[in-house]
Order: sequence, then structure tokens, then C-alpha cells
Amino acid sequence: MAQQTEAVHRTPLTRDRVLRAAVALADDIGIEALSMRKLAKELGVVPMALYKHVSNKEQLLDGMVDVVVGEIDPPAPGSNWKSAVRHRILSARRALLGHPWAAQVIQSRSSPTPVVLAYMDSVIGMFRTGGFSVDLTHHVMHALGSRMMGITQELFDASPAPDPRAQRAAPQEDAGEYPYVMELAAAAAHDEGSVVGQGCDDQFEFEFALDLLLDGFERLRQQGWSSVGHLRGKTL
Amino acid sequence: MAQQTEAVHRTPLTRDRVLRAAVALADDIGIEALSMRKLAKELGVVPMALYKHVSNKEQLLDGMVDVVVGEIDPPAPGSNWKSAVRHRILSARRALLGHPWAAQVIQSRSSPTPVVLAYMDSVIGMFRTGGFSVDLTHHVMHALGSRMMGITQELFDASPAPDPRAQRAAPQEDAGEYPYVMELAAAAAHDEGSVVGQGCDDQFEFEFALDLLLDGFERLRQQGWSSVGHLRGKTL
DNA sequence: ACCTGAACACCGTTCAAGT
DNA sequence: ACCTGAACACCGTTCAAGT
Repeated sequence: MAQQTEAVHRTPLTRDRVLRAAVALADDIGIEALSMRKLAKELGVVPMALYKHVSNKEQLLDGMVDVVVGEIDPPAPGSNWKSAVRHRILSARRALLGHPWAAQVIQSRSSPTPVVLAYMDSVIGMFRTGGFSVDLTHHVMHALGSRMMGITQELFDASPAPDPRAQRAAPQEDAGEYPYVMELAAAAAHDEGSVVGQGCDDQFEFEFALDLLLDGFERLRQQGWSSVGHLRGKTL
Repeated sequence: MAQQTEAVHRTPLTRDRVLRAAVALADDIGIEALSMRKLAKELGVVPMALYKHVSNKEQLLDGMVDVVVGEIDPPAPGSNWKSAVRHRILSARRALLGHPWAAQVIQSRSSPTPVVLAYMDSVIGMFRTGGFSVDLTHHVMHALGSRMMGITQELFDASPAPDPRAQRAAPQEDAGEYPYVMELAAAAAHDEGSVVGQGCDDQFEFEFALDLLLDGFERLRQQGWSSVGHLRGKTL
């Protein structure tokens, strides 16, 4: 115990070591259980020692996101815009899936770090060099939203959560309520041939939505779409 | 003060009063500042009194979401599927915009309440009665994701956050870094004719992405699209 | 100048003691 | 049986006292 503390103290604490330890700890115990105090204990230092390398917990989370974004593959050169964007986003998704907490933390950040900004810049560049106008690129980036980072926002699960609370809260609507939800859930459970409830193929759903958007983008690009002439909230 | 406490005590505490007070308090002080203790003080009761009506803070948040979802307009009858879905989702968005914390809280819920499930069911029903197969409806609901609740996931802002930290963290890359981001930000700031930085019309961006998806859905419906024959993660 | 123990101002929730 | 004060086991962060 004292020996381990000694050994840990030998390698000096750096911002990088703090961030990597935070990522590993969050992977291990979950983001909601991650605290400055536990992280300090994991590194064999006193909690206050962390504040030499990250000014507060928010900056720690920023840094953790940077670690994940660093795991995204560099852009593959020499392909058309669509497959370039597609591969980059699917690579971001792969990086994200390695860290269950990452999607949630990324979405909680209030302003992008330089690392995130650099990733965005490269994606924007793919559209621009692929023949998208500044105007269209702008709207297309908004339409991608967090999907650009490989994040998909699923509050629809097609498996209405065998949650004990739901049962208790609505005793009379067990059987015939939510007929359309039930229909979908039943079909999803069936066509997979797997256990009831699991059902959905997340990767398929992600690519389905991504391709739907990319195809839409391509169509607008070919049409020479422009926001000029469209109704805007603020008139000129 | 004592008078007010007296008056508040007269009307008995109910789950509904607790939830409405929580919504009002979160609107007022922000979701991160909302605590069981502050909510109790606001209602003039001891913290533990809340636990008679919500079993823990998670269930309080569930209930707060239900209040917001309750503000979504009922479906307008007798229109085609696309305008029905469009209006319902834009109504959800309007409800959400009244409560700055709502989007974040909705996305943090692990399983839908009966109220949320009922809303989902009605949206699914619009697709089904509009001629969508169970299969296509399923994937289309996934593609909508949280946009179905009026939520858009913007981590791209087109205004690279005049954050003092970013300046400090990257001193040499002030000017020429992120050229594509800068190009977009400049164009967004310009074509609005407004103050630099504000730039984007969120409502326009939301509707742009929503219509892009709905148009894509319509195209697939007309084609009689089916997931059978498409590559899936799990082969049959 | 650096480092850190103790303290501050909070949390959500449990529980036993009071009515 | 109901209600609630005090306590428990935590937080992130400040700060003054030590080296």
C-alpha cells in the first residue's frame, strides 16, 4: 500500500496522466460515479493536487472528450465527399462506443475545445472541397448536429422498458395501451430472431439515418440549393 | 414570512404541486442549481416531505418532463402524415423552448414515462396511418431520434465561443487556424445583418433538418422501401 | 514558492426519535 | 401511523497553515 503510493509518486503527475486516468476510471465505474476525490485516490495523490493540472471538473471533462476525439481516425485522402464524411463519422462513432460515458459528456460541453474544433473543421472542409457552398455547408452541419461526432440520440428504444415503476404507475394500461409502440416492439423483437426486448441493431439505425441525411445533402448540392428565398425567422 | 409559510401549508402538498413548483424553480434558477432541499424550501416544507410524493430525484425529473410533454398540442386531425408529424414535432419544440432545462433532462432519462410513451405512440400512429409499413416506421422513428421531441443537438455553433480559456490554451492559432470554421462563422454573421456572433436562426436550422428527413421518409415510403435485403449487423 | 490538511458550503437519502 | 430533525456519506472547491 505504502509501496504502491511510493511507486505512483515516482512518475510525476501531468495533465495527460490525469486525463488518461480519468478516462479509464470513467470507463470502469461510470461517469456519474467519477469524482475528483476518487480520481485523486486512483492516482495516489491528494484531491487538491489535481487542480494543478485542470482548473476544475468542467475542464477535466473537456480534456476527457479530447482524449476520445483523439481516437478518431484521420481522414482517408482521395475519395469523394460522401464516403469521406461517412467514414470519418463512423470512425467517430467507433471511438465513442469504446467509452459509454462519452456521448453524454460531449453533449454537456458548453463550448468546443481546440481539439473538437479541429475535428469539426476537417469535416466542414470535406463538404467545402466536395463542392458545397458556404451557405449549404452551414445548414448541413446543423442538420448533422451531434451525429457528426458519431452520437445518435435514441430516446425511442422499441422495447418499452420492463421498468417496475411503469407497471406500478399505470396498472390499468398494461395490455392494450400504446398499440403502435407495441406493434413496433413486437416486430423488432421478431425479425431479429433474438431474445425479446433486445431487438434493435444500433449500427444499422445509425447508418440508416446518416445515409438518409447524406443522400439529402447530395440532392440539395446537385440542385444548387440556397437559403436565399427561403423563409427565415428574421427577415432581412 | 411566517405568514407565507402558514398560507403555503394550508394547501396540502400533492405530487402535482411538487412537480409544478420544480418546473418553475428550474425555469428560474437553472436545472443544475435545482436541489431537493431548495425545492422543499420553496414549498415551505422540510426536505423529507417531498419523498412522500416522489420517491427520489430521478422520479422528480421524470415528472418534470411529463409536465413539459403535457404542454404539447394535441394532434390536429385530418391532414396528411407529413404535415401532421411536422406540426406535432414543431409543437413539441415550442413547449421545450419554454423550459431551457427540458432538452437536457429529457435526454438524461433512462426509460420513458407513460406520458412520454403516449406521445411517442401518437407519432408512430401518424406514420402507420399515413401508409408506412411497420418496418419503415421503426427505422424512421430511430432516424428522428430526439428530434421527435423537438430537440436538436447542436454542438456546432458557427460562432467559435469567445471563451477566454480557448485563447489561453491555443495562443499561436488565433488567426489562421480552423479556416473552414472561420469561413462559416463569418458568412453566418454577415448574412443575418445582425451582431457578430449571434448569427444562426435556430428555428430555420431545425426545420431545415426536419424537412430533409421527412422528405427522405416520403421518398422511401413511395419506393416501398424495406430493410429486408439490406446488410444488417446481425445476419439472419 | 510550493503543497496539503482541514474546512466550507453544499448534496441526496436514511433512520431513529419524537408526536 | 405519521412526520421530521439530525445524521450519514458523500460532493467540488477554498484557504490558511505548514514545509
